[in-house]
Amino acid sequence: MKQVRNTAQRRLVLSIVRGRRDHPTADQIYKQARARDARISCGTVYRNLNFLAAHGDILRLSVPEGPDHFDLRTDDHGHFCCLRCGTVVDAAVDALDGLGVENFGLPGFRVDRISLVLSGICPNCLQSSTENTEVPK
Amino acid sequence: MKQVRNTAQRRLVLSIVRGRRDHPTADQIYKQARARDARISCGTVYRNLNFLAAHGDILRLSVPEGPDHFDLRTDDHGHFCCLRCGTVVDAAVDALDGLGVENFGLPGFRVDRISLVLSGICPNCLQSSTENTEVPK
DNA sequence: GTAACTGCAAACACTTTGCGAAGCA
DNA sequence: TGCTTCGCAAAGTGTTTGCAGTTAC
Repeated sequence: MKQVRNTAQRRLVLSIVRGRRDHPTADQIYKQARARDARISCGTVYRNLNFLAAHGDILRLSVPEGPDHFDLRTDDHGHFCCLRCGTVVDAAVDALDGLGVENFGLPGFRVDRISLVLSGICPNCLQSSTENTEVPK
Repeated sequence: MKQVRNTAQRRLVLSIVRGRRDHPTADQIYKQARARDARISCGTVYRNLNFLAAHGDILRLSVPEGPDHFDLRTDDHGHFCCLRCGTVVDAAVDALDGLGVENFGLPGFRVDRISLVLSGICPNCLQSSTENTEVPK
């Protein structure tokens, strides 16, 4: 069993994710970490984000375009990702309720995670471009 | 209106995706294309995959780890992605039935696409490593 | 004391893009 | 003929990693 160390950098990264209500990217977390500790490196931020996600302390979320986002909520819930500005917000959980593993026609598979990602345009972006109603490429 | 050209390369890429029952990555499609046309380039394959996806002829699918996959099916359905070998398979559609946009508590958002991705271990990988039942990092 | 961790920078995997040439409509 | 597309190669983006030095336990 590998012993785990509680370093200042790891505590900093976790507190940043926990202190936000949105879904920051690694780069946003890195920038915020630098503001508090001018010496912390990008690699360390990624290593700690991966560590925390692997230990179930935070959630790593891939979206169709752009970098991964991180979420302090680790329970099953959906996300919406704006294809124009990249913003990620939570979507109601209850849509996932009753979706058991057995509902997917996958006998013999071990399902560990369920990820529901909606994509489209957020209200902000809809408003700032009323003329364009096309789906962006 | 931009006129569209029906080039040999575009037809080749589309026929490759349509000719497969699995969910190939861009690289797999590129390799297969090279076997039929030794001069086709990687950039052209990507450009055509993007073009075809934007025109609704195929579907581009991002999975939690690794490169995007492409799917000849463009109707709403879920996917399972094996965290060990990367294989992607279809999951039953009916789990998504009745999931209307209004079910997600996102008033004011325009939802264009719904992506449901399950991840875990496929039967093949489960069998080839009975000893290891951990979730891979 | 020692193994886990860090900072740094270089490498990595995947994808996009600028450019001049080629070829479809 | 004109404008879309191609091949090529280089650049871009996001993330991981090797190494030597540091630090928590």
